[in-house]
Amino acid sequence: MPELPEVETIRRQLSRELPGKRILNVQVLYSKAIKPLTPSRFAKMVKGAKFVKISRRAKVLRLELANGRTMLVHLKMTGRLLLQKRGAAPRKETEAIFELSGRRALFYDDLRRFGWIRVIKTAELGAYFEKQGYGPEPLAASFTPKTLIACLRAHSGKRIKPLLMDQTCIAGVGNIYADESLWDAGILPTRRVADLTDQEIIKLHGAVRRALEKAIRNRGTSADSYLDAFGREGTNFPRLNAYGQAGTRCKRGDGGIIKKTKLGGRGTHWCLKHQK
DNA sequence: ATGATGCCCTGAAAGC
DNA sequence: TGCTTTCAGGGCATCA
Repeated sequence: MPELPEVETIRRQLSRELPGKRILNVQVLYSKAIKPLTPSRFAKMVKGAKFVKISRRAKVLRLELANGRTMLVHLKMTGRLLLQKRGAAPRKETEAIFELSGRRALFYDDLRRFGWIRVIKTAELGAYFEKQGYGPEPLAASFTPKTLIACLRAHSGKRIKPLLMDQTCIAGVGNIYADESLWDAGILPTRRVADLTDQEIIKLHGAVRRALEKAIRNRGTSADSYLDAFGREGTNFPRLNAYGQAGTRCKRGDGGIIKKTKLGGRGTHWCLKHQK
C-alpha cells in the first residue's frame, strides 16, 4: 500500500519525467475516481495543459499544471501511476489515461478503486491542505523529537500505533511503517502514549525516520500491489522486520517470535521479546 | 469529544 | 471440486 516512501518514490520519478510534457488527451474509464467532476469537466480542466511541478504532502501527490490547476492524487491501497507507451491498452483496473506529448501516457490504475484524483486551483492548494490538517512531514528538518513529543502528548490517552497512523499527528505513516518504527524503537503498539517516557519518544522519532528513509532507498515496499511509476516493484519488502513477518523469528536475533493481531482494525505485527 | 464500527472495492486465500 | 467466507486496509461517515 502506498505510504510516504512509495508516494515519494513515484514523486521523484515523475518529477524527472513529467515537467514540460503536455496532456494531449484524457480518458476517464472509472468516473467515480474523479468525483465530483464528470469525465468531460475533468478533461476540460486538464487537457492541453503542461505539467510544471510534482510534489507530495503526506500521501497525496500534487501534479501542478501550467494552467493554474493542480491534480491531487491519493493512491490509497492499490492505486498506481504508471508511465506507459502511448497507445498501450488499458487494463481492467485502469481508471484514467493521460496521453502525453512525446511517446508516453500516464496511466492511473486502482484495483480496489479506493483512490481518487481531484482538480483544484493551484492558488487554493494552501487552503486545501490547511483544511486537511496534516501533521508535520516526518523527513522535514523541522520534525524534531520535540515536535513528536508535543504532538503525542496532546493525545495521551491513545495507543501509540493508531496515533502514528493518524495523519494529523505525523503525515504519511501508514500501517507498514508504523509497525516497522515500533519494532525498531522496541515499543509495543498497544502502549498508551501517557505511559511513554520522553526517552522512548525520542527513540521512536529516530525509528520513524529510519524506517521511511530506508524504504525510500529501496524504492518502496511491494507487499501487496505497489509498483513504482516504471512498473517495477520496490525492494523493501524482504527487508521488513515486523510487517508481514508473523510467525518468524525476530530479525534482531533475540529469540522472539513476530506475533500478529488486530489493533484499531489493522493488522499489527510485533516482537514478543524486545518490544515492551 | 472520543472510540468503535461500517463502508467503499476486488481478488487471493482460506474454509467447508 | 466448487461454493462461500474472510482478509488486506486509508480515510471518511456514522453512532454510541
